[in-house]
Amino acid sequence: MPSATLKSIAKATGFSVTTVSRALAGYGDVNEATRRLIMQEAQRQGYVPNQQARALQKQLTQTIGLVLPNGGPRFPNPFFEEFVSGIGSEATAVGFDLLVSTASGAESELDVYRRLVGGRRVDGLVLMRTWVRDARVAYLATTGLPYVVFGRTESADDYVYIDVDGVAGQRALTEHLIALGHRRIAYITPPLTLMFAKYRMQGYHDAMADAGLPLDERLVVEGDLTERDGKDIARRLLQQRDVAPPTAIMTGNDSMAIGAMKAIQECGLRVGEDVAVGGYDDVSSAEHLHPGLTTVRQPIFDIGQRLTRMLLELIAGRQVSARATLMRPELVIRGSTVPERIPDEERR
Amino acid sequence: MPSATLKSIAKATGFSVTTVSRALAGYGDVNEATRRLIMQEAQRQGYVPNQQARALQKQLTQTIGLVLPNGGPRFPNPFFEEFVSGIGSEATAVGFDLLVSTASGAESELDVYRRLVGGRRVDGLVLMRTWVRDARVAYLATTGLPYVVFGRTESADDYVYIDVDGVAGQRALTEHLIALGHRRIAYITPPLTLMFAKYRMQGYHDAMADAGLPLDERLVVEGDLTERDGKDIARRLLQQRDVAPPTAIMTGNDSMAIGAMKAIQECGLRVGEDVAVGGYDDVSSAEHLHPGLTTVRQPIFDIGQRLTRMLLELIAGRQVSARATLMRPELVIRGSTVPERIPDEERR
DNA sequence: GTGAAAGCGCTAACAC
DNA sequence: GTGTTAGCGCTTTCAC
Repeated sequence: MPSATLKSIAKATGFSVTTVSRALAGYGDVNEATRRLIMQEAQRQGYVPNQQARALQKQLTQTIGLVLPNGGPRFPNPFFEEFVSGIGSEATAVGFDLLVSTASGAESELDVYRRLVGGRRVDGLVLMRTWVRDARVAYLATTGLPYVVFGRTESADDYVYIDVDGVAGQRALTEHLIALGHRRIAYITPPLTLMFAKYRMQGYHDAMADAGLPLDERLVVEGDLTERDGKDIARRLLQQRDVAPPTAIMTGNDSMAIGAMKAIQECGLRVGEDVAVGGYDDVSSAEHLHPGLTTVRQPIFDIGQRLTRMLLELIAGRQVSARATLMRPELVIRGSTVPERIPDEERR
Repeated sequence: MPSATLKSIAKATGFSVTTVSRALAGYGDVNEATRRLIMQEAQRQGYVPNQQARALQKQLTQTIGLVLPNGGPRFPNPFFEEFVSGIGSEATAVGFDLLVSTASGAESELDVYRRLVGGRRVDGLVLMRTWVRDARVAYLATTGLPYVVFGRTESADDYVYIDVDGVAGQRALTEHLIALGHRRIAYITPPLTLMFAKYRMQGYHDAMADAGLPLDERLVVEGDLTERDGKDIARRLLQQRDVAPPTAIMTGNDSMAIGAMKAIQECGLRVGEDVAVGGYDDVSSAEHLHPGLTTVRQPIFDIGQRLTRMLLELIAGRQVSARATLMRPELVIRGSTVPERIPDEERR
């Protein structure tokens, strides 16, 4: 069945393509009877406007883009999923679709951005997981295409972003551990080329300095955000002979924290009692671990929504007043740092 | 900066738009010197083909679509995420992008399909979570647009699908429980309008019948796939006075199983020892629960990939030989059905 | 080898 | 109110 077009409706009703277009678009200068007739015929033929043609003509795609990062360590799944849901829910609410892409094969991630922007595939972009020096931001700044960013960079480009205060988050977690009496606090950090890793490192340093505690560089190790790496590194930290082992281990995300918990248990130690563990993100499984994982919560879904709302404003040509938003993370305390002494208390 | 087009390159090189197009497309009938010149100029201008225009002309969008189901109970997150990753990785490997959409506002889910198909936004679609009678399948069958389906329906339409054998999966889990000596096995089923729920119910029935066990209808309850519902229903099952409580509870997915485990613990009972629990899906947190959750694993990511590969075949106009694929699920046994008697054995 | 012309389906001047 | 014309950027006959 050849699909309905303005032309097919025009032919069926005897009006011109232009009139049909205007009637369907709801312009006021169309005779009411004509409009009804055209509407009816459109309905009858099951007319749906060809989005490709419309996009070409109006230079607007009604689509926002998201490129999944694949450089560096793999993005933790739960994180990504919440973010996409947040973006999608907000975008589709106003009739925008979400185009998800990834670099593949010979194509670099930046190539994907060039393809989406140059190919006019999207009206705007959402960036996630920023690098200290981020080529994507630098590139987009030159294109004029609207974009919003989750995270910050060290560049001076003036873009709209939302970030969660990593300094405050890591600091709160570290202070929590210090208050519990910990002195030797290890930190498995994500690669420091990632902007958020730098901020969190800062928070760690600040808290230690404020408490007058020395920083033992041997307790700071870089991990790749995977559970496996968290486990390997934690084991090494606990088993090294020449250095006093840490009594607490913080990690750059919850996946690594899960790995660390496993390593601790395999060393015959008890999580929370012998060695405390603190994660980051508060993924959904964090509370179901045993013991529950103390971690820093980031409202990912919410951020996705808010960023998208801002992006849609930019696309509409309006100004966004709050160009820079720094959100407070929330420390979530569970058994991995504070053992539940009376587990029966929970039962009710 | 006005962006590069065939026209701008034509003007700069003195050739016609046609020749530029052919040179860039790699046709053989272009003079080698001309081609080099044009390529160079394209490079210099940073030319990227306008995807909208190309799509309009070729009637091909290089995009596949996925509509997130929002009718019925919410889809469990980890599931969705893995599936999207599988599709995305395969699609982008051949230069296709993934368009993700959702129904919103007054628009029904079917409207979204009509919009994507009629508006020529995608070259093909991936359907997930089928209903016993699925309007989407019925609709797509009339459009001629390529599509592939995760799951089956009761319609006679001849579509390409992959499904995981739910009868076998639920049967294996049930038999596992029976072998452990359980006789009163409760089942919290997803709504039976979902096709997979029907199959799994069948597997449960089959296993019970084969073992000569009676089926107590009071132990079969419909849940909405949320953790909350799993918890509420499990509690009711355990606390009912007039009926002997179940010694084992199976649920339609892992989220409900987690809820059931909580209910059991709150009733002062031990999961795995007093009451066994079996889930479905094997989401990432299943193994980190305490005790670990016995469940049925489905290779979601893999299925997403395979479906996408098939869809791309269909889009390319080729036939797909394996139109119907039924995969075997894998029973994953953990502490929620078989308590670890010597927990120290794990430490090494 | 290269170019002119037509058209994908739509919208937007500009006439009448 | 309605129709004519032009054009978004690209590909594709069909001439020469």
